[in-house]
Amino acid sequence: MGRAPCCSKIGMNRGPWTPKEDTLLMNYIKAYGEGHWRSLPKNAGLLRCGKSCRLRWLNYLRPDIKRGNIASDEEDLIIRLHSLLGNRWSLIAARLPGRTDNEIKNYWNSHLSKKVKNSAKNVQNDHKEASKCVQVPNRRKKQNDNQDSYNGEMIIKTKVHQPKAVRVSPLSITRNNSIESMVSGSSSNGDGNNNNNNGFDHAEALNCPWFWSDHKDADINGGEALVCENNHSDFVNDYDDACYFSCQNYSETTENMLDKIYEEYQQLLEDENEPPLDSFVKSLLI
DNA sequence: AAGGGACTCAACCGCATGTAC
DNA sequence: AGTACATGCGGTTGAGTCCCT
Repeated sequence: MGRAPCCSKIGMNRGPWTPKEDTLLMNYIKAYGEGHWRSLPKNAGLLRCGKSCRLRWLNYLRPDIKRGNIASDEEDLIIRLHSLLGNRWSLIAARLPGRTDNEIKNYWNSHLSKKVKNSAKNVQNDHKEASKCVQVPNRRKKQNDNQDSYNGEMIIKTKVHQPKAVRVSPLSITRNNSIESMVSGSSSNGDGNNNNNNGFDHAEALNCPWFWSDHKDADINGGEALVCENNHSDFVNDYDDACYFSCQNYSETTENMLDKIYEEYQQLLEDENEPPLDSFVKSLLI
C-alpha cells in the first residue's frame, strides 16, 4: 500500500488558478495567516488541495514576490551559488529577495544551464586553442582548472556540493546576513504556533536591505512569507512598511551584499582551518 | 495562414523531514 | 520510542505562447 494522498482529490479543482480562487486564498491568508494548509482550503471555501494552496501562495500570491526579469547581478549570483550548492533551489532563493525557488529553478533550467554549459564549452575550446600555442606549466594549469568563465569574466569553479535534499529552516539563516552568524546560528524558539509578534523588530528591519523576522514563519527572504494569526493588521502594516523600505533600498545595497555573501562562501571554502562546505551547508540547515 | 517544434513557467507529484501526541 | 500528520523540497509535467518554416 502506498502513501496516503495529501488530500482527497475527488471533487478538487486542478490546473491553473482562477482570479476568484486567488482572491479567496489571499483574503483568507490576510485574515488568518498562512499555515494549516490542509484545513485551509475547506475553511477558505476553496476546492483545492492544501499543497496546491501553499504553492500558489508561496510562488505567486505572496506580497513580497518580485516580478519581472531576473537582473544580471541576480543571474550572476544564481550561477555562482549553484556552483557552490548545486540544485539547492531553496537555499539559492533564500539569498535572492523576492525570488522563489520555483522561479530560480525554472530560470536555471530554461536559461542558465545552457548558458553555463556553453560557457564551459567555450572555455574548453579556448583552452584547446591556447594549448596548441603555449605549454602551460602544470601548476598554472591546475589553477586554470578551477576556473570557468561566464560573460567574459572568470569565475571560480568549485566542487558542487550536493548533499541529500533536506528541509531548510529559514531560522537557520540569520538576519544580519553574515556567514559567521549563520554558522553560529540564531536559535529557534521551537514554537510552531506563533501568535506573538515579538520577533518583528521594525527598526531592525529598516536597517536591513530586506528585513528579517524572528517570527518562525515570517521570513520573507527564506522562502517563507508573512504570517499573521490574530493580531495581523498591525503586523501587516509593519510588514508593508518594511517591504516598501526594502524595495526602495534594495537596488542600492543588494549588489554589494550579494557579492559579500558570495565572498564569504568562498572564504569558507578557501580557509583550510574552517569546516568544509559540507559543514557549512549543514549549518544552514536544522 | 497553418502547423509543429522550442520554450516558459505554473502546477503537480513523491519523498524527506519536522513536529505533536 | 513510535506513529500520524503537516510541511518543505526538488524533479517533472503539461498548457500556453512564441517563433520559424
